[in-house]
Amino acid sequence: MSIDKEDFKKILKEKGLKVTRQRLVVLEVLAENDTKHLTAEEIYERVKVENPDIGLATVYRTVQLLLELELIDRINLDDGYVRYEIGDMEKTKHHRHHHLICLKCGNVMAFQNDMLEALETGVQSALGFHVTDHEVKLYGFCKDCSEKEKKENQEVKI
Amino acid sequence: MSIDKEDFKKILKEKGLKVTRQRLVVLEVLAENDTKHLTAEEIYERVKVENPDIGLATVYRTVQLLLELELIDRINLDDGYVRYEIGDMEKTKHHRHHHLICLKCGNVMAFQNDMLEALETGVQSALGFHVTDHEVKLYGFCKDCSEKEKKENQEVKI
DNA sequence: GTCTTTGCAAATGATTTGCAATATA
DNA sequence: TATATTGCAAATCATTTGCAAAGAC
Repeated sequence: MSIDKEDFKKILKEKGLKVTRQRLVVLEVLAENDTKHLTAEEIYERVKVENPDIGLATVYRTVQLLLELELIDRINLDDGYVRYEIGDMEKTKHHRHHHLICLKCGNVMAFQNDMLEALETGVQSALGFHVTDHEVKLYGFCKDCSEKEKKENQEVKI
Repeated sequence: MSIDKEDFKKILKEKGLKVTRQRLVVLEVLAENDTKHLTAEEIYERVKVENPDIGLATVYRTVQLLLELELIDRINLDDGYVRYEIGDMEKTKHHRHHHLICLKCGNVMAFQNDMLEALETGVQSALGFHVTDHEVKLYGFCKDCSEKEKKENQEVKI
């Protein structure tokens, strides 16, 4: 469950920040696309549909604000764009989910896994390094692309 | 064991590429700093000491070449710079090591761990996603910084 | 001598910033 | 009304690229 619009308004007010149309719309776009991983430009395009007057700089500033409020997460796929996704509230905070990135179709999927806790405990006791956050990216081929590739290879062999 | 200069020359020749002073020096700097994680600018500064005529663009082009030859790895710490480190030859190829990034002193340490193989197997069987590569970054506080912080907190309490 | 590589300066492109105009409280 | 926010255009800054000169083979 990602954040609710009314909760967002409340958070803004508590921090002495102003509730603006632009901030609400950016959050809404992020909430509507909770499985996608949008770049600032993509958020901008979607926001512009109903709000043609908004500026790209405002999208960047809002996204920055949402990051500071820990309402969204950022992912960097090293393709030249930073992507944003709405957070899963408290659950995400110290238990960030991981990403599967398909090298063929470019799709990004999220998944949860507890296996890293053991890794973090090991790092703590072996190296004295106190882990507070982690980022895991697994690159490869998604189910669809794996199957397509297999089929193509079979056809070649015939 | 990272790559040897003579092996590098051989690889270049095999690919029909030319052995230049610049390429050798960039590789040398990377080899000398195998525990550091240098940015292109940092490589440039070190290369310039003995080779004042080299251009930054050449460093970028060489680093790109070394990546394509899979002789070095890239790390992105999301601080605006891409960093490069010399690879551990074959071992690294399908068994990339992970990074511990200290949020206080900024140090980056590498470590190896086999735990992720189980994770990859799980992802394969549960989701049909075929993993070919991964990148794991653990953020937190290194041993020194953890201890310093503890000490500071004690002093405050006195 | 041919083809690749280099150095320089200019271009690129995502993100940030200064500032006057505008909206919020 | 006072303060925060916005939109625009210009600035920033890491990285890339065009091109003529230099280097490798």
